[in-house]
Amino acid sequence: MNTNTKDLILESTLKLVNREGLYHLNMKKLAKEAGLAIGTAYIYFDSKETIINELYQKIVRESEVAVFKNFQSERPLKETAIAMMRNLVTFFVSNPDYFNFIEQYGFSPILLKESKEKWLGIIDPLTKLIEKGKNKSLLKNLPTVLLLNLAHSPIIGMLKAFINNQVDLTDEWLQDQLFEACWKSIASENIDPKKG
Amino acid sequence: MNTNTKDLILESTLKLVNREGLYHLNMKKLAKEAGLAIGTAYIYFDSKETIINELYQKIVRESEVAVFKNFQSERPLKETAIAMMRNLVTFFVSNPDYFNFIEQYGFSPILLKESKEKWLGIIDPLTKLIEKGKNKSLLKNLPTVLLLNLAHSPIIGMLKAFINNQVDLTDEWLQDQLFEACWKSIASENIDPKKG
Amino acid sequence: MNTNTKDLILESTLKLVNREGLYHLNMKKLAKEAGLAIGTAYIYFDSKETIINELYQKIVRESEVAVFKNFQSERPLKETAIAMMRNLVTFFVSNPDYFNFIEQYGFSPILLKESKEKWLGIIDPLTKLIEKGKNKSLLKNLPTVLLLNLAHSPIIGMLKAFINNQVDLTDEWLQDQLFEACWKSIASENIDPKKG
Amino acid sequence: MNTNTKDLILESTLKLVNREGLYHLNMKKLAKEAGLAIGTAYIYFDSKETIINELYQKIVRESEVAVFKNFQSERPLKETAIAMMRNLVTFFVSNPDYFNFIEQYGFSPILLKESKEKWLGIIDPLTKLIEKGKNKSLLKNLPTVLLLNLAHSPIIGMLKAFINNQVDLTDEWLQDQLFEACWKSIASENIDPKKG
DNA sequence: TATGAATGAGGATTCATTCAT
DNA sequence: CATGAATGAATCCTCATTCAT
Repeated sequence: MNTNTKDLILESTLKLVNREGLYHLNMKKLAKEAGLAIGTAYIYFDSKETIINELYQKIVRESEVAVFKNFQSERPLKETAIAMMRNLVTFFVSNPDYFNFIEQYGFSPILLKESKEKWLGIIDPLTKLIEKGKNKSLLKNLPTVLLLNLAHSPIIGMLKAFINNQVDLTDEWLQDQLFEACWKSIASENIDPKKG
Repeated sequence: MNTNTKDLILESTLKLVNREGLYHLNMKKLAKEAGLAIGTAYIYFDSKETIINELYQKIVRESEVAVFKNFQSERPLKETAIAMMRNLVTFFVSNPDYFNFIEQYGFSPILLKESKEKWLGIIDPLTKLIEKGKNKSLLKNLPTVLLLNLAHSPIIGMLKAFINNQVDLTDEWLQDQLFEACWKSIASENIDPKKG
Repeated sequence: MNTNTKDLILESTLKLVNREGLYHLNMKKLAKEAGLAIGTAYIYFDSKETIINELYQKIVRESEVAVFKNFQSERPLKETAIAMMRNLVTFFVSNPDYFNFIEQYGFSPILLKESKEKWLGIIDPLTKLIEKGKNKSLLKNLPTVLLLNLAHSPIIGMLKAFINNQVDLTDEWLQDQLFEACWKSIASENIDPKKG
Repeated sequence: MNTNTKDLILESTLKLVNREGLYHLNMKKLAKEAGLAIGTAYIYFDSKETIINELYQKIVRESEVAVFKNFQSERPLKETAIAMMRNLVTFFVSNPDYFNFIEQYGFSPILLKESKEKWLGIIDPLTKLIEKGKNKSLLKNLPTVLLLNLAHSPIIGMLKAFINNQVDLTDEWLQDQLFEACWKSIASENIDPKKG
């Protein structure tokens, strides 16, 4: 399955972080999980920190690709927004360990100052989309941070509930309700509901 | 300020976790911050873990008291809900270190299995409130988890943005917009907007 | 004998370096030699390197004091020079482990760039003394480095032979011959031999 | 330049030890410097230690050849002695990396007990020469070790100063002064200075 | 109660050496 | 012969906890 040792190490890290938590990750466990000697990890990575950071970057990269899949800016804003939401949920529902890792990484001691805000690569284009929507009066005239949170936080909250086995987010009807609710909470109210 | 040593230790813990992060908390720093010897902490607490857990419980207790302050179940649901939201925001905007601590605690190695979900004491009554509202058709007929997240997650998201200095959540107008939006996203649509 | 743990650690380091060599010094051995736990050394020193450096500085400080004991610049140069030589030899013959440590330290990886030349604190005033002697034509008109080496290197060489048990440098007659020879090799030849 | 891999490895070792120090020599660096794989070194040598020891022996062998070049025991002692000194200096001034290696080797963890005294191959014949000179009253009636050091140590000291860029020992006048001084410090004083 | 020196298990990292290709 | 990925013992250092004073 693994084409090379470097990927094997990253995959073992992901498994271990999901099973025992980032805090409990240590090189001995990692080596055992990967079926390697401790020293082997240091052939491919400079340090434990590097492993975690590379894994994070890999996950963020893949997440971004997934979220912006089939992105077409000329489509109606609602369609675009909901497509992105769906992409996000679909991706993390299929890869719950990615979601969990990102969450844990956000509170790991590695960052602290650099990227206090996770999801950066996703949040940034979203912010631009929202500002464009506000200019066209398609969205409520509220501060961008607020709109961003109204559209985004419930989805993150539902994903957390999903990885904690509190809800079945594979349910497409539930997803649709979620997306629709998120969209409605940011969409301008005088828009013709028939057109959306 | 402190009448007893136990509180002094808990307060010093809170300060340090906010300044340097839960990960970097150690007993030497804690003793120094409190102006005590390391051994003294062990007179009042069994372990470092106990300190953190007791602090967490203290914070949750205070948060709950604050959120349910002036709680009157006989008032209209919207009033009650928004009052709780306001209480929550007011409390954590005044005590950002409490919010930050709870966030960090959620990913600390202490839990992992026990209390995966933070905010427990607050979430539980909220869930009951929501279910009551659904029964009375005051709220949308959606799964409770979804309603909970729609009402709750944007507020948490905004509080995170606040402690990261990305938004001024002391602004009352902004708070009102936030609460109104959260309420609207869960409120039944056929309710007379004049009555709320 | 040891008034405090810090000195105990430094003394144990010295013993171990002399017995097994600086290269083979490790924290486990050091702790065992001192009768302490490994962690204890880190209460008093930041790192293994710090221990070695502090010991070096302590030794150099003591050596300098010993070499310049009873130093009186108004005495004839020969007397001064030979007194210093005697102080040096007396000190290191009584403290052969100090000599050995300094020798090893000079090739340890800790330096490399900083103080390639050991004995700095001793060499510097010596250089000045030599230059003064040259100005007064008491010494041969040769480059200072050469005079320095002629006066100094045989003594170092004899000390090395002594710590390798190749010669008994406690023998005062031998010391006198050494000092006289070193002095003669740098002293101006037209000086009245009766006056020295 | 290299006809065989074994020499290539020894030469690369020498370069690295001079550039970074014996302490920092490791097989990975050595392989890279030689343009070989790590494993290749183990085809030609049993261990890292073997490489260092073989290099040392090679250097000592070459040094001896150089020092005893044109050695003719029937010539006057002074001529012989100064010729050897000159050979020594000429050789190490042309091959400062050899000198540096020998110095570092003397404090490496490889020896410790075996060959505490470096320069063995050179020192031994020198000792015999000195004893012969003493018997013929050409040299001072002093212990051999002392004579050896008087004649030898300043030269070593000057070579050290040379590799530390503190003196230009390629200067032939300086060399002559050095040799003359070393000779004078061991030569019997009643020898007719005109004959040497 | 209060102290803080001492403990030592545990964790990250290095590197000489091996061996399958 | 040549390769270089893999190994794992050895090393430095940290830190929660204890205990004699």
